[in-house]
Amino acid sequence: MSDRPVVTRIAPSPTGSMHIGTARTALFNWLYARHTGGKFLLRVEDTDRERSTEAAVQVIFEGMKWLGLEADETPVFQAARAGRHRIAADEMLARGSAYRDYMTADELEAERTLARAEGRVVRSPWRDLSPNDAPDRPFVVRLKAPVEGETLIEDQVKGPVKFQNRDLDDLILLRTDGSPTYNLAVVVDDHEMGVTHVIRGDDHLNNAARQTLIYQGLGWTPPVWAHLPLIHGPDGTKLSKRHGAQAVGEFADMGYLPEAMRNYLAKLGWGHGDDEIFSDAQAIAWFDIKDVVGAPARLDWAKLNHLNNHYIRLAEPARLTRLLVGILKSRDWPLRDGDPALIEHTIPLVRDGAKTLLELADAVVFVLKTRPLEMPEKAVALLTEETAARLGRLRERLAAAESWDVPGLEALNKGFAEAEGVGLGKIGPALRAVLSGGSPAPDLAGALVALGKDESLGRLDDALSLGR
RNA sequence: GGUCCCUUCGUCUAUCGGUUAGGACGCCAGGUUUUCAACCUGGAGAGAGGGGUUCGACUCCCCUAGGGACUGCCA
Repeated sequence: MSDRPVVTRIAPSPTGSMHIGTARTALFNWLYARHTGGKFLLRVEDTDRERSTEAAVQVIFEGMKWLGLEADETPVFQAARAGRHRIAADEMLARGSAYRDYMTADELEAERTLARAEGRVVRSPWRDLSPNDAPDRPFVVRLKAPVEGETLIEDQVKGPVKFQNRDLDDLILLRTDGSPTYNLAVVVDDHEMGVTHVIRGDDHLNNAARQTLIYQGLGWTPPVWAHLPLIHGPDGTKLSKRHGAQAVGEFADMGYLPEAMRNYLAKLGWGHGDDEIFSDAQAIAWFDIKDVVGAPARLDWAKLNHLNNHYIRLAEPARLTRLLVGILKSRDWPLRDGDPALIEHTIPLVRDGAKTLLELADAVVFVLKTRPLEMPEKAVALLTEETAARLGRLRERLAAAESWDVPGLEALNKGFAEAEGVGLGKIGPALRAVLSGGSPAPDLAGALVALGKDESLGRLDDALSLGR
Protein backbone atom coordinates (compact mmCIF):
# COMPACT_ATOMS: atom_id res chain seq x y z
CA MET A 1 0.00 0.00 0.00
CA SER A 2 2.99 2.25 0.28
CA ASP A 3 3.11 3.26 -3.34
CA ARG A 4 -0.62 3.65 -3.74
CA PRO A 5 -1.69 7.28 -3.65
CA VAL A 6 -3.04 8.23 -0.27
CA VAL A 7 -6.80 8.51 0.15
CA THR A 8 -8.18 9.83 3.41
CA ARG A 9 -11.71 10.61 4.44
CA ILE A 10 -13.82 12.25 7.07
CA ALA A 11 -16.98 10.36 7.89
CA PRO A 12 -19.26 12.36 10.14
CA SER A 13 -22.77 11.32 11.01
CA PRO A 14 -25.38 14.03 10.61
CA THR A 15 -26.61 14.68 14.10
CA GLY A 16 -27.50 18.33 13.77
CA SER A 17 -24.17 19.81 14.73
CA MET A 18 -20.55 19.24 13.85
CA HIS A 19 -18.34 18.64 16.84
CA ILE A 20 -15.08 20.53 16.95
CA GLY A 21 -13.31 17.19 17.36
CA THR A 22 -14.77 16.14 14.04
CA ALA A 23 -13.41 19.35 12.59
CA ARG A 24 -9.93 18.55 13.82
CA THR A 25 -10.15 14.99 12.51
CA ALA A 26 -11.19 16.44 9.17
CA LEU A 27 -8.28 18.86 9.29
CA PHE A 28 -5.74 16.11 9.96
CA ASN A 29 -7.17 13.98 7.17
CA TRP A 30 -7.07 16.96 4.85
CA LEU A 31 -3.53 17.90 5.86
CA TYR A 32 -2.29 14.39 5.36
CA ALA A 33 -3.93 14.06 1.98
CA ARG A 34 -2.51 17.39 0.86
CA HIS A 35 0.89 16.57 2.29
CA THR A 36 1.11 13.34 0.35
CA GLY A 37 -0.55 14.66 -2.78
CA GLY A 38 -3.43 12.29 -2.21
CA LYS A 39 -7.17 12.69 -2.00
CA PHE A 40 -9.46 13.77 0.79
CA LEU A 41 -13.02 12.42 0.71
CA LEU A 42 -16.21 13.06 2.60
CA ARG A 43 -18.72 10.40 3.49
CA VAL A 44 -21.93 11.14 5.34
CA GLU A 45 -22.79 8.32 7.70
CA ASP A 46 -26.51 8.71 7.54
CA THR A 47 -27.58 5.16 8.24
CA ASP A 48 -29.45 6.26 11.33
CA ARG A 49 -32.49 7.40 9.42
CA GLU A 50 -34.19 8.99 12.38
CA ARG A 51 -31.47 11.46 13.16
CA SER A 52 -30.30 12.08 9.64
CA THR A 53 -32.20 15.01 8.25
CA GLU A 54 -31.45 17.15 5.27
CA ALA A 55 -30.77 20.03 7.62
CA ALA A 56 -28.29 17.98 9.61
CA VAL A 57 -26.47 17.08 6.41
CA GLN A 58 -26.28 20.74 5.47
CA VAL A 59 -24.67 21.51 8.83
CA ILE A 60 -21.82 19.21 7.88
CA PHE A 61 -21.39 20.67 4.43
CA GLU A 62 -21.46 24.20 5.78
CA GLY A 63 -19.05 23.34 8.54
CA MET A 64 -16.57 21.84 6.11
CA LYS A 65 -16.92 24.76 3.78
CA TRP A 66 -16.45 27.27 6.55
CA LEU A 67 -13.32 25.48 7.69
CA GLY A 68 -12.01 25.56 4.15
CA LEU A 69 -11.72 21.79 4.02
CA GLU A 70 -13.53 20.81 0.93
CA ALA A 71 -13.48 17.26 -0.30
CA ASP A 72 -11.89 16.28 -3.58
CA GLU A 73 -14.89 14.32 -4.78
CA THR A 74 -18.62 14.53 -4.36
CA PRO A 75 -19.71 13.31 -0.95
CA VAL A 76 -20.78 9.71 -0.52
CA PHE A 77 -23.95 8.97 1.40
CA GLN A 78 -23.67 5.77 3.32
CA ALA A 79 -27.39 5.02 3.39
CA ALA A 80 -27.43 4.93 -0.38
CA ARG A 81 -24.90 2.14 -0.34
CA ALA A 82 -26.90 -0.34 1.76
CA GLY A 83 -27.13 -2.65 -1.25
CA ARG A 84 -23.35 -2.89 -1.43
CA HIS A 85 -23.16 -3.62 2.26
CA ARG A 86 -25.63 -6.47 1.96
CA ILE A 87 -23.70 -7.96 -0.93
CA ALA A 88 -20.58 -7.93 1.21
CA ALA A 89 -22.42 -9.67 4.03
CA ASP A 90 -23.69 -12.34 1.65
CA GLU A 91 -20.16 -12.78 0.40
CA MET A 92 -18.98 -13.38 3.95
CA LEU A 93 -21.78 -15.85 4.54
CA ALA A 94 -20.67 -17.69 1.44
CA ARG A 95 -17.06 -17.63 2.53
CA GLY A 96 -17.95 -18.91 5.97
CA SER A 97 -16.65 -15.78 7.67
CA ALA A 98 -20.13 -14.86 8.85
CA TYR A 99 -23.12 -16.74 10.19
CA ARG A 100 -26.78 -16.30 10.87
CA ASP A 101 -27.56 -15.78 14.50
CA TYR A 102 -31.10 -16.66 15.61
CA MET A 103 -30.79 -15.59 19.22
CA THR A 104 -33.83 -13.76 20.47
CA ALA A 105 -33.56 -10.44 22.23
CA ASP A 106 -34.12 -12.14 25.55
CA GLU A 107 -31.52 -14.80 24.90
CA LEU A 108 -29.03 -12.13 23.89
CA GLU A 109 -29.73 -10.14 27.00
CA ALA A 110 -29.22 -13.19 29.19
CA GLU A 111 -25.98 -14.03 27.41
CA ARG A 112 -24.79 -10.47 27.82
CA THR A 113 -25.21 -10.44 31.58
CA LEU A 114 -23.69 -13.89 31.87
CA ALA A 115 -20.73 -12.95 29.71
CA ARG A 116 -20.11 -9.84 31.74
CA ALA A 117 -20.24 -11.80 34.96
CA GLU A 118 -17.76 -14.27 33.57
CA GLY A 119 -15.53 -11.50 32.30
CA ARG A 120 -15.74 -12.61 28.73
CA VAL A 121 -17.22 -11.47 25.49
CA VAL A 122 -20.71 -12.25 24.15
CA ARG A 123 -20.85 -15.45 22.12
CA SER A 124 -23.75 -16.82 20.13
CA PRO A 125 -24.34 -20.56 20.07
CA TRP A 126 -25.24 -20.20 16.43
CA ARG A 127 -21.70 -19.63 15.32
CA ASP A 128 -21.14 -23.36 15.75
CA LEU A 129 -24.61 -24.65 15.01
CA SER A 130 -25.50 -26.04 11.67
CA PRO A 131 -27.63 -23.83 9.42
CA ASN A 132 -29.87 -26.86 9.02
CA ASP A 133 -31.05 -26.40 12.58
CA ALA A 134 -32.17 -22.89 11.80
CA PRO A 135 -35.54 -22.04 13.28
CA ASP A 136 -38.09 -20.05 11.40
CA ARG A 137 -37.53 -16.68 12.97
CA PRO A 138 -35.63 -13.48 12.30
CA PHE A 139 -31.86 -13.55 12.44
CA VAL A 140 -28.94 -11.19 12.36
CA VAL A 141 -25.79 -11.87 10.42
CA ARG A 142 -22.70 -11.90 12.55
CA LEU A 143 -19.03 -11.89 11.77
CA LYS A 144 -17.45 -15.27 12.48
CA ALA A 145 -14.29 -13.95 14.01
CA PRO A 146 -11.37 -16.12 15.01
CA VAL A 147 -11.39 -16.88 18.73
CA GLU A 148 -7.72 -17.67 18.95
CA GLY A 149 -4.62 -15.74 18.14
CA GLU A 150 -4.30 -12.02 18.22
CA THR A 151 -4.95 -9.02 16.05
CA LEU A 152 -2.27 -6.38 15.76
CA ILE A 153 -3.12 -2.81 14.92
CA GLU A 154 -0.08 -0.89 13.73
CA ASP A 155 -1.53 2.43 14.69
CA GLN A 156 0.32 5.44 13.34
CA VAL A 157 -0.18 7.52 16.44
CA LYS A 158 -0.53 4.94 19.20
CA GLY A 159 2.05 2.53 17.94
CA PRO A 160 1.41 -1.22 17.86
CA VAL A 161 -1.71 -2.22 19.77
CA LYS A 162 -2.33 -5.88 20.41
CA PHE A 163 -5.74 -7.45 20.92
CA GLN A 164 -6.43 -11.04 21.86
CA ASN A 165 -9.04 -12.37 19.48
CA ARG A 166 -10.84 -14.04 22.34
CA ASP A 167 -11.64 -10.54 23.65
CA LEU A 168 -13.27 -9.52 20.40
CA ASP A 169 -16.92 -10.36 19.94
CA ASP A 170 -18.68 -11.37 16.75
CA LEU A 171 -19.94 -8.08 15.42
CA ILE A 172 -23.41 -7.87 14.00
CA LEU A 173 -23.14 -7.16 10.29
CA LEU A 174 -26.78 -7.18 9.25
CA ARG A 175 -29.67 -6.42 11.53
CA THR A 176 -32.84 -8.45 11.75
CA ASP A 177 -34.39 -6.22 9.13
CA GLY A 178 -31.45 -6.83 6.83
CA SER A 179 -29.97 -3.36 7.21
CA PRO A 180 -26.20 -3.06 7.57
CA THR A 181 -24.60 -1.92 10.79
CA TYR A 182 -21.97 0.76 11.17
CA ASN A 183 -19.01 -1.58 11.40
CA LEU A 184 -19.85 -3.41 8.20
CA ALA A 185 -20.72 -0.23 6.34
CA VAL A 186 -17.48 1.49 7.30
CA VAL A 187 -15.36 -1.38 6.15
CA VAL A 188 -17.16 -1.83 2.86
CA ASP A 189 -17.27 1.88 2.11
CA ASP A 190 -13.69 2.58 3.04
CA HIS A 191 -12.57 -0.32 0.91
CA GLU A 192 -14.66 0.56 -2.09
CA MET A 193 -13.82 4.24 -1.85
CA GLY A 194 -10.18 3.27 -1.96
CA VAL A 195 -9.39 4.75 1.44
CA THR A 196 -5.79 3.94 2.30
CA HIS A 197 -5.51 5.76 5.63
CA VAL A 198 -8.25 5.79 8.23
CA ILE A 199 -7.53 8.75 10.48
CA ARG A 200 -10.27 9.08 13.07
CA GLY A 201 -11.09 9.55 16.72
CA ASP A 202 -9.59 7.59 19.55
CA ASP A 203 -12.97 6.16 20.39
CA HIS A 204 -12.63 3.85 17.41
CA LEU A 205 -9.37 2.21 18.39
CA ASN A 206 -11.19 -0.84 19.73
CA ASN A 207 -13.29 -0.98 16.59
CA ALA A 208 -10.16 -1.05 14.48
CA ALA A 209 -9.36 -4.54 15.70
CA ARG A 210 -12.83 -5.84 15.01
CA GLN A 211 -13.00 -4.10 11.68
CA THR A 212 -9.70 -5.68 10.77
CA LEU A 213 -11.41 -9.04 11.28
CA ILE A 214 -14.14 -7.98 8.87
CA TYR A 215 -11.52 -7.01 6.30
CA GLN A 216 -10.00 -10.43 6.73
CA GLY A 217 -13.39 -12.09 6.47
CA LEU A 218 -13.83 -10.37 3.15
CA GLY A 219 -10.32 -11.16 1.99
CA TRP A 220 -9.40 -7.49 1.87
CA THR A 221 -6.36 -5.62 3.14
CA PRO A 222 -7.05 -3.28 6.03
CA PRO A 223 -6.06 0.39 5.68
CA VAL A 224 -3.36 2.13 7.65
CA TRP A 225 -4.86 3.17 10.96
CA ALA A 226 -4.32 6.36 12.89
CA HIS A 227 -6.38 7.09 15.97
CA LEU A 228 -6.44 10.64 17.23
CA PRO A 229 -7.01 11.46 20.87
CA LEU A 230 -10.19 13.33 21.64
CA ILE A 231 -10.44 17.01 22.46
CA HIS A 232 -11.38 17.70 26.03
CA GLY A 233 -12.81 20.75 27.75
CA PRO A 234 -10.59 23.07 29.82
CA ASP A 235 -11.34 20.93 32.87
CA GLY A 236 -10.17 17.74 31.20
CA THR A 237 -13.54 16.15 30.75
CA LYS A 238 -15.16 15.43 27.45
CA LEU A 239 -15.82 18.67 25.60
CA SER A 240 -19.43 19.68 25.83
CA LYS A 241 -21.75 22.62 25.50
CA ARG A 242 -21.04 23.55 29.09
CA HIS A 243 -17.47 24.50 28.13
CA GLY A 244 -18.67 27.38 26.01
CA ALA A 245 -18.84 25.80 22.61
CA GLN A 246 -18.70 22.43 21.04
CA ALA A 247 -19.88 22.72 17.48
CA VAL A 248 -17.98 24.42 14.69
CA GLY A 249 -21.00 26.60 13.97
CA GLU A 250 -20.75 27.97 17.48
CA PHE A 251 -17.13 28.94 16.99
CA ALA A 252 -18.08 30.70 13.80
CA ASP A 253 -20.87 32.56 15.57
CA MET A 254 -18.51 33.57 18.35
CA GLY A 255 -16.39 35.40 15.83
CA TYR A 256 -13.49 33.05 15.20
CA LEU A 257 -11.83 33.05 11.81
CA PRO A 258 -11.52 29.72 10.03
CA GLU A 259 -7.80 30.16 9.50
CA ALA A 260 -7.37 30.74 13.22
CA MET A 261 -9.35 27.60 13.92
CA ARG A 262 -7.21 25.63 11.50
CA ASN A 263 -4.00 26.86 13.09
CA TYR A 264 -5.27 26.26 16.60
CA LEU A 265 -6.75 22.85 15.87
CA ALA A 266 -3.59 21.79 14.10
CA LYS A 267 -1.57 22.71 17.18
CA LEU A 268 -3.92 20.68 19.34
CA GLY A 269 -2.21 17.35 19.24
CA TRP A 270 0.32 18.08 16.59
CA GLY A 271 3.18 20.48 16.26
CA HIS A 272 6.28 21.30 14.33
CA GLY A 273 9.00 22.17 16.79
CA ASP A 274 8.59 25.64 18.23
CA ASP A 275 6.39 26.87 15.41
CA GLU A 276 3.19 28.32 16.79
CA ILE A 277 1.75 30.34 13.97
CA PHE A 278 1.90 28.92 10.50
CA SER A 279 0.12 29.05 7.18
CA ASP A 280 -1.88 26.26 5.59
CA ALA A 281 0.96 25.76 3.15
CA GLN A 282 3.43 25.28 5.98
CA ALA A 283 1.11 22.94 7.84
CA ILE A 284 0.71 20.88 4.69
CA ALA A 285 4.44 20.77 4.12
CA TRP A 286 5.18 19.77 7.69
CA PHE A 287 2.29 17.52 8.63
CA ASP A 288 2.78 13.86 9.28
CA ILE A 289 0.46 11.55 11.22
CA LYS A 290 3.44 10.06 12.99
CA ASP A 291 4.02 13.37 14.75
CA VAL A 292 0.53 13.47 16.23
CA VAL A 293 0.57 13.38 20.03
CA GLY A 294 -1.09 10.39 21.64
CA ALA A 295 -2.62 12.21 24.60
CA PRO A 296 -5.91 14.08 24.63
CA ALA A 297 -5.66 17.87 24.54
CA ARG A 298 -7.73 20.44 26.35
CA LEU A 299 -9.36 23.33 24.62
CA ASP A 300 -7.71 26.57 25.73
CA TRP A 301 -9.79 29.64 24.98
CA ALA A 302 -7.02 32.08 25.79
CA LYS A 303 -4.72 30.58 23.21
CA LEU A 304 -7.46 30.38 20.62
CA ASN A 305 -8.19 34.04 21.27
CA HIS A 306 -4.56 34.93 20.87
CA LEU A 307 -4.38 33.19 17.50
CA ASN A 308 -7.66 34.66 16.38
CA ASN A 309 -6.39 38.15 17.22
CA HIS A 310 -3.32 37.44 15.15
CA TYR A 311 -5.36 36.40 12.13
CA ILE A 312 -7.79 39.28 12.51
CA ARG A 313 -4.82 41.60 12.23
CA LEU A 314 -3.67 39.81 9.11
CA ALA A 315 -7.02 39.66 7.35
CA GLU A 316 -8.05 41.90 4.48
CA PRO A 317 -10.23 44.75 5.76
CA ALA A 318 -12.66 44.18 2.91
CA ARG A 319 -13.23 40.62 4.02
CA LEU A 320 -13.56 41.60 7.66
CA THR A 321 -16.02 44.25 6.63
CA ARG A 322 -18.28 41.67 5.01
CA LEU A 323 -18.13 39.58 8.15
CA LEU A 324 -18.83 42.56 10.40
CA VAL A 325 -21.75 43.65 8.26
CA GLY A 326 -23.23 40.21 8.81
CA ILE A 327 -22.73 40.48 12.55
CA LEU A 328 -24.21 43.97 12.74
CA LYS A 329 -27.20 42.88 10.69
CA SER A 330 -27.82 40.02 13.06
CA ARG A 331 -27.78 42.61 15.84
CA ASP A 332 -30.37 44.64 13.93
CA TRP A 333 -27.98 47.54 13.66
CA PRO A 334 -29.48 50.00 11.16
CA LEU A 335 -26.83 50.01 8.46
CA ARG A 336 -26.75 52.78 5.89
CA ASP A 337 -25.34 52.58 2.40
CA GLY A 338 -22.06 54.24 3.27
CA ASP A 339 -21.44 52.22 6.40
CA PRO A 340 -19.49 49.31 4.91
CA ALA A 341 -16.96 51.76 3.51
CA LEU A 342 -16.77 53.45 6.88
CA ILE A 343 -16.22 50.12 8.58
CA GLU A 344 -13.52 49.10 6.17
CA HIS A 345 -11.75 52.38 6.73
CA THR A 346 -11.99 52.01 10.50
CA ILE A 347 -10.91 48.38 10.86
CA PRO A 348 -7.15 49.02 10.56
CA LEU A 349 -7.43 51.63 13.30
CA VAL A 350 -9.17 49.41 15.84
CA ARG A 351 -8.33 45.80 15.08
CA ASP A 352 -5.21 45.37 17.22
CA GLY A 353 -7.05 44.58 20.40
CA ALA A 354 -9.86 42.49 18.94
CA LYS A 355 -9.82 38.85 19.90
CA THR A 356 -12.96 37.96 18.01
CA LEU A 357 -15.03 39.42 15.23
CA LEU A 358 -17.66 40.19 17.83
CA GLU A 359 -15.17 42.40 19.64
CA LEU A 360 -14.11 43.94 16.38
CA ALA A 361 -17.75 44.77 15.67
CA ASP A 362 -17.98 46.42 19.08
CA ALA A 363 -14.85 48.39 18.36
CA VAL A 364 -16.08 49.67 15.05
CA VAL A 365 -19.57 50.65 16.02
CA PHE A 366 -18.72 54.10 17.37
CA VAL A 367 -17.98 55.31 13.90
CA LEU A 368 -21.43 54.31 12.64
CA LYS A 369 -23.37 56.34 15.14
CA THR A 370 -25.31 59.30 13.88
CA ARG A 371 -25.21 62.79 15.28
CA PRO A 372 -26.12 63.95 17.73
CA LEU A 373 -24.76 61.04 19.74
CA GLU A 374 -26.52 59.86 22.81
CA MET A 375 -24.22 60.55 25.72
CA PRO A 376 -24.20 58.18 28.64
CA GLU A 377 -24.17 59.90 32.00
CA LYS A 378 -20.65 58.89 32.66
CA ALA A 379 -19.57 60.65 29.50
CA VAL A 380 -21.53 63.78 30.31
CA ALA A 381 -19.96 63.88 33.75
CA LEU A 382 -16.55 64.20 32.17
CA LEU A 383 -17.58 67.45 30.53
CA THR A 384 -16.91 69.82 33.33
CA GLU A 385 -16.84 73.51 32.56
CA GLU A 386 -13.08 73.47 32.54
CA THR A 387 -12.83 70.47 30.28
CA ALA A 388 -15.48 71.77 27.93
CA ALA A 389 -13.60 75.02 27.57
CA ARG A 390 -10.46 73.07 26.86
CA LEU A 391 -12.18 70.94 24.25
CA GLY A 392 -13.41 74.12 22.67
CA ARG A 393 -9.85 75.32 22.25
CA LEU A 394 -8.80 71.91 20.96
CA ARG A 395 -11.63 72.09 18.47
CA GLU A 396 -10.13 75.23 16.98
CA ARG A 397 -6.77 73.59 16.60
CA LEU A 398 -8.34 70.56 14.98
CA ALA A 399 -10.35 72.73 12.65
CA ALA A 400 -7.12 74.37 11.56
CA ALA A 401 -5.29 71.08 11.08
CA GLU A 402 -3.97 70.65 7.60
CA SER A 403 -3.28 66.94 7.65
CA TRP A 404 -5.64 64.37 9.16
CA ASP A 405 -3.66 61.28 9.92
CA VAL A 406 -2.66 59.39 13.03
CA PRO A 407 0.89 60.69 13.52
CA GLY A 408 -0.14 64.24 12.72
CA LEU A 409 -3.08 64.21 15.10
CA GLU A 410 -1.06 62.54 17.80
CA ALA A 411 1.41 65.37 17.55
CA LEU A 412 -1.38 67.90 17.55
CA ASN A 413 -2.96 66.44 20.67
CA LYS A 414 0.33 66.31 22.43
CA GLY A 415 1.19 69.85 21.47
CA PHE A 416 -2.17 71.02 22.65
CA ALA A 417 -1.82 69.36 26.03
CA GLU A 418 1.55 71.00 26.46
CA ALA A 419 0.18 74.35 25.49
CA GLU A 420 -2.55 73.89 28.07
CA GLY A 421 0.01 72.90 30.64
CA VAL A 422 -1.72 69.61 31.44
CA GLY A 423 -1.21 65.95 30.66
CA LEU A 424 -3.24 64.25 27.99
CA GLY A 425 -5.03 62.48 30.78
CA LYS A 426 -6.90 65.71 31.44
CA ILE A 427 -8.33 65.77 27.96
CA GLY A 428 -8.30 62.22 26.64
CA PRO A 429 -11.20 60.59 28.41
CA ALA A 430 -13.57 63.44 27.71
CA LEU A 431 -12.56 63.72 24.08
CA ARG A 432 -12.99 60.01 23.61
CA ALA A 433 -16.42 60.10 25.19
CA VAL A 434 -17.46 62.95 22.96
CA LEU A 435 -16.22 61.22 19.84
CA SER A 436 -17.58 57.78 20.61
CA GLY A 437 -20.62 58.40 22.73
CA GLY A 438 -19.24 56.11 25.38
CA SER A 439 -18.53 53.18 23.09
CA PRO A 440 -15.16 51.49 22.93
CA ALA A 441 -12.88 53.56 20.76
CA PRO A 442 -9.28 53.39 19.65
CA ASP A 443 -6.60 55.93 20.46
CA LEU A 444 -7.74 59.49 20.22
CA ALA A 445 -5.87 60.02 17.00
CA GLY A 446 -7.25 56.77 15.64
CA ALA A 447 -10.77 57.77 16.52
CA LEU A 448 -10.36 61.16 14.87
CA VAL A 449 -8.99 59.58 11.72
CA ALA A 450 -11.72 56.94 11.67
CA LEU A 451 -14.42 59.58 11.95
CA GLY A 452 -12.86 62.04 9.56
CA LYS A 453 -12.47 65.72 10.13
CA ASP A 454 -16.04 66.88 9.52
CA GLU A 455 -17.66 64.23 11.65
CA SER A 456 -15.10 64.71 14.43
CA LEU A 457 -15.65 68.46 14.55
CA GLY A 458 -19.39 67.93 14.34
CA ARG A 459 -19.44 65.57 17.28
CA LEU A 460 -17.34 68.02 19.24
CA ASP A 461 -19.73 70.81 18.42
CA ASP A 462 -22.69 68.72 19.49
CA ALA A 463 -21.13 67.97 22.82
CA LEU A 464 -19.98 71.51 23.43
CA SER A 465 -23.41 72.93 22.70
CA LEU A 466 -24.80 70.56 25.26
CA GLY A 467 -23.36 72.55 28.12
CA ARG A 468 -24.60 75.89 26.88
C1' G B 1 -16.34 -6.24 35.66
C1' G B 2 -13.41 -7.04 30.87
C1' U B 3 -10.36 -5.04 26.76
C1' C B 4 -7.64 -0.93 25.06
C1' C B 5 -5.49 4.08 25.21
C1' C B 6 -3.25 8.20 27.86
C1' U B 7 0.13 10.81 31.94
C1' U B 8 6.62 16.97 30.87
C1' C B 9 5.20 24.13 33.63
C1' G B 10 -2.10 26.13 34.85
C1' U B 11 -2.81 24.92 29.21
C1' C B 12 -0.75 23.34 24.16
C1' U B 13 3.84 21.26 23.35
C1' A B 14 9.80 20.35 22.32
C1' U B 15 13.15 16.63 24.03
C1' C B 16 13.43 10.96 20.59
C1' G B 17 19.67 7.81 27.05
C1' G B 18 23.94 12.62 28.63
C1' U B 19 20.22 19.80 27.89
C1' U B 20 20.96 25.15 33.18
C1' A B 21 14.35 20.25 30.46
C1' G B 22 13.28 24.73 25.25
C1' G B 23 9.00 27.54 23.04
C1' A B 24 3.92 29.44 22.94
C1' C B 25 -0.68 31.01 25.53
C1' G B 26 -1.93 32.43 30.32
C1' C B 27 -0.03 34.52 34.95
C1' C B 28 3.22 38.11 37.83
C1' A B 29 6.53 42.55 37.71
C1' G B 30 8.39 46.62 35.03
C1' G B 31 8.21 49.79 30.54
C1' U B 32 5.18 52.50 26.89
C1' U B 33 0.54 55.17 27.73
C1' U B 34 -5.39 59.30 26.65
C1' U B 35 -9.42 54.22 28.30
C1' C B 36 -9.41 48.97 27.05
C1' A B 37 -6.28 46.30 24.35
C1' A B 38 -1.99 45.77 21.61
C1' C B 39 3.29 46.24 22.04
C1' C B 40 8.49 45.83 24.59
C1' U B 41 11.61 43.80 28.75
C1' G B 42 12.10 40.57 32.79
C1' G B 43 10.21 36.68 36.16
C1' A B 44 7.78 32.51 38.50
C1' G B 45 6.30 27.83 36.64
C1' A B 46 6.91 20.75 34.76
C1' G B 47 8.88 15.13 33.92
C1' A B 48 1.98 11.40 38.63
C1' G B 49 4.20 7.77 42.44
C1' G B 50 7.25 3.37 43.17
C1' G B 51 10.50 -0.23 41.38
C1' G B 52 13.98 -1.86 37.84
C1' U B 53 17.65 -1.72 33.13
C1' U B 54 22.04 1.47 32.46
C1' C B 55 28.20 4.60 33.76
C1' G B 56 23.86 7.80 33.02
C1' A B 57 17.06 8.14 32.52
C1' C B 58 11.60 12.69 31.11
C1' U B 59 13.24 9.28 27.42
C1' C B 60 13.48 1.80 27.77
C1' C B 61 10.76 -2.20 31.01
C1' C B 62 7.33 -3.48 35.18
C1' C B 63 3.82 -2.14 38.99
C1' U B 64 0.53 1.43 41.29
C1' A B 65 -2.52 5.67 40.99
C1' G B 66 -5.36 8.98 38.12
C1' G B 67 -7.91 10.23 33.49
C1' G B 68 -10.35 8.43 29.00
C1' A B 69 -12.57 5.14 25.17
C1' C B 70 -15.03 0.72 23.96
C1' U B 71 -17.88 -3.26 25.84
C1' G B 72 -25.54 -1.49 21.31
C1' C B 73 -29.62 -4.99 16.03
C1' C B 74 -25.92 4.03 17.69
C1' A B 75 -22.41 5.91 14.67
